[in-house]
Amino acid sequence: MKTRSRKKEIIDVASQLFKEKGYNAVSMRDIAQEMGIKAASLYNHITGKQEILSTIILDVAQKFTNGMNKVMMEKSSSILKIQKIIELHIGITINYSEGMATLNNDWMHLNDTDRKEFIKMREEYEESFRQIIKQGIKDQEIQARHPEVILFSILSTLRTLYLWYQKRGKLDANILKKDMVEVFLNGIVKNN
Amino acid sequence: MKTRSRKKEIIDVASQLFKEKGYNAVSMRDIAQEMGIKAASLYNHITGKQEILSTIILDVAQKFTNGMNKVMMEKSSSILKIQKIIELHIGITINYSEGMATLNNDWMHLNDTDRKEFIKMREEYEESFRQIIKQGIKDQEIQARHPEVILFSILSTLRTLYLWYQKRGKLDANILKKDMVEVFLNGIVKNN
DNA sequence: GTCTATAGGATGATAGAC
DNA sequence: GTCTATCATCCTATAGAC
Repeated sequence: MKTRSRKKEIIDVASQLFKEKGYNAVSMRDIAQEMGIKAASLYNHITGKQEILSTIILDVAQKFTNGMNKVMMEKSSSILKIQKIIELHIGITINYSEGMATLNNDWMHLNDTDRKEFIKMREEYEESFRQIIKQGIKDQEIQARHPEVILFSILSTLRTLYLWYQKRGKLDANILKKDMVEVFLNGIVKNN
Repeated sequence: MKTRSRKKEIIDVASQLFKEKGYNAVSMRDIAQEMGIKAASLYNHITGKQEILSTIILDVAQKFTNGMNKVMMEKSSSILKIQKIIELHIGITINYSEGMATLNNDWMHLNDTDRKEFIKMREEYEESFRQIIKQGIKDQEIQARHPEVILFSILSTLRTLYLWYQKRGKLDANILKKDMVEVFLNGIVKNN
């Protein structure tokens, strides 16, 4: 296996610590100690703590943007698109759960420029999702309820999947996807 | 109107700031400044920053425990109990959204004793919810899917309601409850 | 690429005057 | 109950030796 670059190693170690304690509760000394070096040495590979945060969050945000763009270009039903989005979230959560945690909890600590960029990406993502739901209602695939409630219910679950996945981790991703799709599409009530 | 005690005022101001920036990004000086006094003066009313955090989180956690205990004692169907839980979350979110944010994001910064107490309360709360779902499946009110997926889907949405409520705030609580109950109970698909 | 040393500032908290 | 003054500690980041 090729050895990771030192910079990537910093990002990985920091992601793990940020997930556990949050950005502000983790010091450069903590990150360095976990790597077995001194804090000053970190600055040979990165410009500062802010760069670590930006890299973690914007990388994950970009994966969501790319995934959503792909879904939007498909010519499938709204229901199928929503299934693809659920799949997208499960995939990213499995592979980047630390980044997901940091994105959710510490985006407000990004510097001005990166925070604005992040918020823009998030808003566009949500707007795409909203359009899919509205189209589904229009096409009579989705029940005519307040689109915001549908959007929020699904998105809040998907966003915090990382909390759940680490606990019940070994559940197969395909089973998780299947059950979650069914809960959201068909609800939980029997005999309806 | 009766003037709030100085201590309660500190808790309220801190809640708001913790919600916006997180526990570790808010200094005693920030809290004091918001109140128009000096940081040193805070210590006449509280023992320290940790006490503020514990008070905020354990107060909200207690409300959830009390509410869940009430639901558990009812002799109603599982579906009706779940509706009551959704109602409980919406009520607490509306009245204590700052505390909900801090409970969600900063519980890991509680001191050892209070953190253990919080985790215990949370686990008992989740276990009660799990029992309701399992009973519902047994009674054939709820579809026989993995109870953990149902539990997590509903709970993750309810836990982050505060994020949504502040944005779309003016939506009436009763409409929100009605729509959310329908999304979870019957899903979003039309003609199923 | 890592180290030691240190600058420069913020932090939680205390002592004691008023 | 609030203030000023201050302590001891921690923080991010830099300079310069090796």
